Amino acid sequence: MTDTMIKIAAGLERAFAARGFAEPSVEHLRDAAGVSLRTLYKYLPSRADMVLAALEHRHTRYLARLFDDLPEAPDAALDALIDRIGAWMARETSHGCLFHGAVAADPGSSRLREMLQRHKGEVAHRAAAATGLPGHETELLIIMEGLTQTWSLQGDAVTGAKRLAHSLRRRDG
Amino acid sequence: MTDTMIKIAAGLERAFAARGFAEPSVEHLRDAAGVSLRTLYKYLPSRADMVLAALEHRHTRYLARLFDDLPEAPDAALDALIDRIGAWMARETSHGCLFHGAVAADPGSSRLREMLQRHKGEVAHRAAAATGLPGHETELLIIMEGLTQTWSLQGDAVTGAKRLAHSLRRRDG
DNA sequence: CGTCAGGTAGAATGTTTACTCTACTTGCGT
DNA sequence: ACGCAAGTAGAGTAAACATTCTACCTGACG
Repeated sequence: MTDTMIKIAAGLERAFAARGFAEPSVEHLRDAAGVSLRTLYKYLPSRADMVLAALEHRHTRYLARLFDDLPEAPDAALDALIDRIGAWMARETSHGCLFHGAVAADPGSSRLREMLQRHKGEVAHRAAAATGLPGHETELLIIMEGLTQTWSLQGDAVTGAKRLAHSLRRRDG
Repeated sequence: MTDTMIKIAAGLERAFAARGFAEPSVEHLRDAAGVSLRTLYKYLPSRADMVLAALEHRHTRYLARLFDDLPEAPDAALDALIDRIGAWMARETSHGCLFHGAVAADPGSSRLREMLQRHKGEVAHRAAAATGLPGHETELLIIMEGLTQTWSLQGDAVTGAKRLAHSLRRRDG
């Protein structure tokens, strides 16, 4: 039951991350999910639902990967966070954020937009808490988003992001 | 000749910006371009070419909008640049960067990726030059990208970006 | 006046796609 | 042993879409 759902969501996430949101047909999504067409539609009655499920799965995976077992010391947490984003980009998506990609592919969907808002909101909130920088949510989000978008374009994006992030602690907030 | 081409490219840019890259059919693109199907295909023999042409048009428009008549004083230029990005977001695209969106919609296209690279490279280069911050291309790009992605999510993204940008000038590069 | 480049309108074609339906299988609790 | 919940395999359907083709218009120039 929930087992099958997780398997489906994980497969869909992989498929959309690898080939974008426009290209993969439902038949290809079925192969990626490792399940029959019937079952796929039983859990997710439309292609749009498949996109949502993939993003939901990625959301929890992303949060876990960034925030689980982060160092307690604020400065160390900040560095670790940025390193982890770099590692995530290297392993999972060389090209940009999947949530923004989904919204860009279908800007008309309000469900997608709500999902994006919720995802980024939670990331920003937890980043500010973990690094001891409340009141700097916006700047932190700018740096994280900037790093994500820039990673594949500039080799030294991670060190640039760290420099920016540490400047937040030198009083002027 | 070139006149028609510009009209087509402008229309296509508008269409893709408003409705994303997946949804609009070629018939809809024809309407947006204000030209017959025949003529559209004469100038741009495939839908992929239409995407490329739209991005090319946006590229020149974006550069002009950000960098034309920028103040000469570095600090004023920096503020103006960030304000202009905010204004661009307000007027042109509430949701993210069109180039990243195009790549996300079709990650397999190397032509799109080259276009993205070229676009961002030129933006970063000109930003560093105009603000008197050579050696900070990467950090500037992170801030600009971060602002672009964050603009619709956090109300105070522009002031956050300014704070980050000015921290670049306080020696530590 | 004729012609030719460059345009319009829109029908036709063939493929692709999301989604549905039919028929069959398998493991588990009682 | 039975029945049922949950799955597989894959053919069928109706619409949408990218691309091509036919036929016609228009205005500037020699």
